[in-house]
Amino acid sequence: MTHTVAPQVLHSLPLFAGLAEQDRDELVRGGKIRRYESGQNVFRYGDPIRSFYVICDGAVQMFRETPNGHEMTTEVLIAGDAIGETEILQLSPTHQFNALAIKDTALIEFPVAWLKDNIRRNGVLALNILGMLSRRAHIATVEAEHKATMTAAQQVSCFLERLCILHDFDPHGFDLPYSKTLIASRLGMELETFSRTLSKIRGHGIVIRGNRVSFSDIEEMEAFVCNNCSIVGNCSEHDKLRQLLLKQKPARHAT
Amino acid sequence: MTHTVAPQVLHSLPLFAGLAEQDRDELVRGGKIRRYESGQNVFRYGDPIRSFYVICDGAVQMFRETPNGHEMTTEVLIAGDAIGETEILQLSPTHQFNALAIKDTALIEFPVAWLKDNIRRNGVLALNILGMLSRRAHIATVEAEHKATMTAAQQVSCFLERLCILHDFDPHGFDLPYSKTLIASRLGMELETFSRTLSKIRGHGIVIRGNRVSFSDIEEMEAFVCNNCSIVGNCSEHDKLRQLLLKQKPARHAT
DNA sequence: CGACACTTTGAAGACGATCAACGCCGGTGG
DNA sequence: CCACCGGCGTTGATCGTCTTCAAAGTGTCG
Repeated sequence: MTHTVAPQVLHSLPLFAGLAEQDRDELVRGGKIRRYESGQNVFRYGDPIRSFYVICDGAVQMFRETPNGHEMTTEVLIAGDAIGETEILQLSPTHQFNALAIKDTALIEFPVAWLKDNIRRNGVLALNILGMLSRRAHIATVEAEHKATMTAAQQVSCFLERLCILHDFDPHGFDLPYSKTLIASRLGMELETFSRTLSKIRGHGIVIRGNRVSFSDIEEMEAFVCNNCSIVGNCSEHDKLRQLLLKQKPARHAT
Repeated sequence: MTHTVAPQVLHSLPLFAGLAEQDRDELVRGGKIRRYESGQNVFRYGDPIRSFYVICDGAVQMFRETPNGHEMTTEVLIAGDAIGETEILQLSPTHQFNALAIKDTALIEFPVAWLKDNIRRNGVLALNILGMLSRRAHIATVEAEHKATMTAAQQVSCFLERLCILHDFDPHGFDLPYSKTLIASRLGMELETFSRTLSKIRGHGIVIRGNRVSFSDIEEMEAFVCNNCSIVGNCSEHDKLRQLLLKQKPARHAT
């Protein structure tokens, strides 16, 4: 296992978008590459907040545990995502989440104080972080709303759609990138509910067998998911999905 | 109705915290004071995004409507809060929410492009916005979690607690600042559920009659609310509430 | 007084959580 | 090579909670 990460990976991080080459390189020099094996903790609930991280490769589960032993996943982060954006500028001196690598993962780590300094100095960096944060806030809001207005089946469909787009999978057929247990936890529902739901959405343009997902009828799916989603035209997910469907070669329906 | 806002109000806005006096004054000069009567829209879903606002006085409801006529309130903003932080840095050229003044309200309005310029130039301003945004993201995450793990009664209790602290009310007794209909919508539950819930939490240290709320037994309440909240020690709300209870004169129990 | 908005209460139904049992698979050890 | 185990997922039955529909109560303001 090497301790380097390909430069082009670093250079394409959203955090550094639009930065002059030399600024970017200087920032990169301020960070340290860290590697975690699947199952290792990046940090735990209650640990002091020292660093800000960006994922170069892999996936990290952010979660909390309730006193009654329940585990709630707030986020599954992948390459390009930042860890701790929401924490570094808050009062709390300790982490409010557990961060657990669920695949072999490479991060780049920056000291919090160093980062704040650079935000103050570098307006482009500030706007990049602002953009990432505002995107996260927006998503969180929409999901809270979905949880209040949608049935489990609609939430699952909506999630699968976004999953497909986010990971740039082929909508004709892709494998779930995480365990169903994790996805259920991410969606704030019980594994049993999730499992049952998968059969229910079959009649709405989504086919799931084992870990294999494929979207068979976007019209149907859209009608089903969006019928009480408030973000009317905006559910841009559907448009993107449509584009993906067209882009991919018609796929030789691997029956 | 005057079109000015007291300078000390402007100067104490979180947005301008920590800024040099002259920087702050220059920023204030870049904004325009706007006044809205209760019931007026600041903007509507689908309107083009042109401005960023900070509330100087009053209250603004942010909400969306689902195709089936359901109204979902994502936020009720008060003095010091910003409107549109989550939108100005996103791709969408149009507002994703309705913003409605629910009291007579004064805002200060800044053009988006102007604001971005200033963020780029002024590191302290950038950090202020970053802080506000990260706070919002954090709250959104926690609330999503609450919606998944708490009963309606716990959510209502938790909400009333935060309401009291946020508005700096006397925990021994205060009036709800908005209609129950609005609060229910804000909590993502039906008015009927909310109404019924109010009687249920009576046995847990919270007394409600009409619009009057008072916290009678913090220990009991804390035990009830937090028993499956994952933010174990952190529910700093309880500590703050305790402090408020001590600070206020023992209150002549206005029976 | 009457109109209207807001809230409460009741009864029925839908949905998800919970508890329990079972099937499936990969790994370990005899 | 087979037996056993543990992690993971499915399925079934039951229960509690929230929503929904319906009706009645409360308050304010003309």
